[in-house]
Amino acid sequence: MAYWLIKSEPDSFSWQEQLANIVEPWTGVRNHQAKKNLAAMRLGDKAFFYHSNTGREIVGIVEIVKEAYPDPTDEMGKWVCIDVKACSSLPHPVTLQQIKANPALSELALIRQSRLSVSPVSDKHWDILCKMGGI
DNA sequence: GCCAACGTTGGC
DNA sequence: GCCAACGTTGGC
Repeated sequence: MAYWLIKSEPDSFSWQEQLANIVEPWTGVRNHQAKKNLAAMRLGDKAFFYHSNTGREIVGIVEIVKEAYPDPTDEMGKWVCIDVKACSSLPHPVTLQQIKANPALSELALIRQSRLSVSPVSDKHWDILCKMGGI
């Protein structure tokens, strides 16, 4: 099983909305590297749900419940999306500040490539972040 | 509101 | 195919 991190601006789609909707299509990704990551996701993979811009913290965990399919919001049919299901909220959201302050997380794609909205997380990093989040 | 990083576009 | 101009993302 692989781990990922997906970003959303809470102003456009927040963790609270994800919790309320339970299953949500993850659409609107328009970046090739992010698309590659979406396509590599498999059923049962887990992903951190990160609030970018306002918030700047990991707030929850979702599970991939549908693998990559054509993004309905893309008229050209060029981009893909997935479906994610809310799994659990982090008892203690992990802030970007905390992540940056931890040398063990310096290789995290979120830090190295701050603009990438869908990025992989290694098993090791996943464990560290879960502990920091109180899970 | 500013700016760095980075992707995209278009002229050559 | 190169590169300058420009737009967008996201942290601060």
